[in-house]
Amino acid sequence: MSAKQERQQKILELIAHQPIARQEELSTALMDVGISTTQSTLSKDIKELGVVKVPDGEGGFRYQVPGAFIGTDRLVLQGENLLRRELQDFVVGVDGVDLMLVVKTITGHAQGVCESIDQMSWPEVVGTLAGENTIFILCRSPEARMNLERDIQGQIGDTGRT
Amino acid sequence: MSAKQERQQKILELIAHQPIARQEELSTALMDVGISTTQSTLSKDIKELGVVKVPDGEGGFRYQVPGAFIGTDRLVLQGENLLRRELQDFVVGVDGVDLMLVVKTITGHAQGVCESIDQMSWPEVVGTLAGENTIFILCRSPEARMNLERDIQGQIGDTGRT
DNA sequence: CAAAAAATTGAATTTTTATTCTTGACTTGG
DNA sequence: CCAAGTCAAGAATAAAAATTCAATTTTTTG
Repeated sequence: MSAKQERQQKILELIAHQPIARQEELSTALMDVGISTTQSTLSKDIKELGVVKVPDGEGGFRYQVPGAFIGTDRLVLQGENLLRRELQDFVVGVDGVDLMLVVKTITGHAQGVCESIDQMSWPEVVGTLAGENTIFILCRSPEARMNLERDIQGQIGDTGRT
Repeated sequence: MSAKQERQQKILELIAHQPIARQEELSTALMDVGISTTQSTLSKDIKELGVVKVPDGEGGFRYQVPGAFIGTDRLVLQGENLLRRELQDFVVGVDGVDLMLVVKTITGHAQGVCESIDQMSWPEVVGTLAGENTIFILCRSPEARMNLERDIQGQIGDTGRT
């Protein structure tokens, strides 16, 4: 993995887990992880990744993970990007035991999110079933379930303790 | 409607229908519609509206209609903002005759979008029914249907001719 | 009504972000 | 192995956006 890729990967992780308002802040945060770079490089990364700066609840701003590709003349989400957006916007929580992963969404969206999960054809997944606001995912193994759970948890933002 | 509200309303319309990359451009576009204002005011409006500047397909940027409110520590969409996002992201087309409005979504999302439409409790709407990718909306009158159709059309971006 | 409080606005300014331009590293094909 | 080409990166700079502050308008309330 190239230095650039690693850095961009880390950028996505960082902004997903903590509010970062300026590129300089991001630079500092990266420094803490042992990645040293400049604002100009970050500006390019941010553009490339599609990361956006959104107005934050009180007063400030924060960078947010991307969610969209621009098509010909209107925004169309698909594949991973669609799923990421759905996870971010509609998923309320994840939990699971043994082979079963349970994803809770806001009402009416379980079907939609589930559809996207199906589309991904993840090897860990044996099958899925969605109601109105709950998705059951049967995984291939407890380990698979844990991995998936962790991944999804990461996408939907911090729920519990740091 | 206050001057501010009118202006902000127009801002949303403008950025929904044409690519606008800078606040100055927006200022110019507003001028064409008879609204005169400054960059500093636009900066405030943009922040207030939650409008974001996203990397555009080739090279540039463009402002995009908002979609989110920031809750305590994670993004939660609700009400109008949720619906707007859904219309933008999931709705593929709108059509209708007489009292019936038909909204097509990407697969699996009709239920979700429909739910949000119901939540709005629009006076024009008598009732709704959603399948996997289609929503039927029974309107109170042909005029009501046309209004609704136009509004939704506006939200999902240009489909046909200019 | 009038006075006080709150909100809105623009000019000027500061802060932040994007871009340009250059350098060096790495690839590739001859 | 060398030249030509591509890519990544930073320094400096240009451009854009956010904020501060003072002035004005609007709203509230006594």
